[in-house]
Amino acid sequence: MSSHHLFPDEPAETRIGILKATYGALREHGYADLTIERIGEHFPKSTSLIYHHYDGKDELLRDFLSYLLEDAEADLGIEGDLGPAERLGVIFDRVFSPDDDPEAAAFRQAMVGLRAQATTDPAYREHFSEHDAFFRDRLAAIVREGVEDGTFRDVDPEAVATMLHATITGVMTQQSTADVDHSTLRAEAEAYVETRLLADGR
Amino acid sequence: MSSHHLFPDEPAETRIGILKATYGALREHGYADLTIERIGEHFPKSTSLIYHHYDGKDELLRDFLSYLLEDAEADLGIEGDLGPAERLGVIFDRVFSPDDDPEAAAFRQAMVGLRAQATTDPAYREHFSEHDAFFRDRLAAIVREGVEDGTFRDVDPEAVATMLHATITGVMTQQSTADVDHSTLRAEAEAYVETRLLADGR
DNA sequence: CGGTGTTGAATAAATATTCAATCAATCCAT
DNA sequence: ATGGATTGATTGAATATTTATTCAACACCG
Repeated sequence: MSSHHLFPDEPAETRIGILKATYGALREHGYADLTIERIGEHFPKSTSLIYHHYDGKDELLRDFLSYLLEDAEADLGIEGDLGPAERLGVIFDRVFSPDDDPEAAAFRQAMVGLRAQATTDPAYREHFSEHDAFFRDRLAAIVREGVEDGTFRDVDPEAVATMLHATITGVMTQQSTADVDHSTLRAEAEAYVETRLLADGR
Repeated sequence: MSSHHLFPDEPAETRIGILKATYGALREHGYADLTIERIGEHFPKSTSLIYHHYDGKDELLRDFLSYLLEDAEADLGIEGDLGPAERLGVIFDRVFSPDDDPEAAAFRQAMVGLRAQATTDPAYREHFSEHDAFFRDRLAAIVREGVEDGTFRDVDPEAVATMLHATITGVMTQQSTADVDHSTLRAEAEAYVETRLLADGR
């Protein structure tokens, strides 16, 4: 029976609210100190309401991970119609964005915290393996395009993409866990592309 | 019970035992699910004994972090008297070591788990900032040597070292949190050194 | 009414920490 | 040397605290 939606407060709306609260609590306390109560503190309604929308903490966290990864993936592949090198540049700009962008900092922190879980939780590892493959494929497609149109050297797109992604992961990790000069990083990433990929540099 | 006339049972010995147990529990459960009881399960003596040697969980974990980072740093800078490129190769070999080396896997996992804490805990961030600086300086020294003796191009050693370190961090992270082909990574790291650093290509 | 969203208080379970008691080795006074 | 006091290590059980989860009751809207 199609029971119809009321407007009191869109059920989906509330679920999103809980996810946002999870994001906020994660940002403030980190994954290891993430508790339902702390999530509740970032949630305008009652803490116990969470259990009306989720079976428990585990399910909520699993949903949050999907939500975050989907969001991250949605932001990919919208670099416009630039050349391969420029498209990599756009991705770098987004990933190596300044520390003072709180949005980006929160995102990085969430990714780092959740990813660490993947060391012991097979479900998390599965999620991140998929996400990494997705990201890597995007990068590989760009590199392949560059190789095909002659902008790039004749490298193995998969290998370069794997490396690029590892580096991106490392930069994000460093940015959210240590004090590092990211402007240096951005410039070096550019230099990597120039020397390793661009054919005209030689 | 071969009780020689040693002191009760080497206090330092016991402390090391607790740290090793922490290592084991961390490997099995990850940082977020690390509890004193689980550490106790990896410790031959009573769980409550931990409180005789440490003020509490926090102090133990802080000590563990120092212990791990010191250990990591001790392993650095022993590449023998090779050329700069080869010394980087040795470091890569150690860092990108195969998944089937359980020692290395455990170490990476501990690092990833503890590092994630640095997103919210200032003391952890401080530790990792120091550690990263240490590692980066080693790398920079190698690169500088290469630049000075003409093996490498005239790059900025600090910038390259920062980038290298970010990449190393990323590779370690990926290896312990997702399924990735590490032989590809190792080869690409070598290619990076060749194209970005080695001068002989010109 | 009947169902869904919402709440605060209650309960259950996990976790950290303390403690009194025991043991074994060392020290010290005879 | 010998034995009793002293000290630190060790234990299991008890307690305190935190955290997850449940539940009965209420509000609202169809």
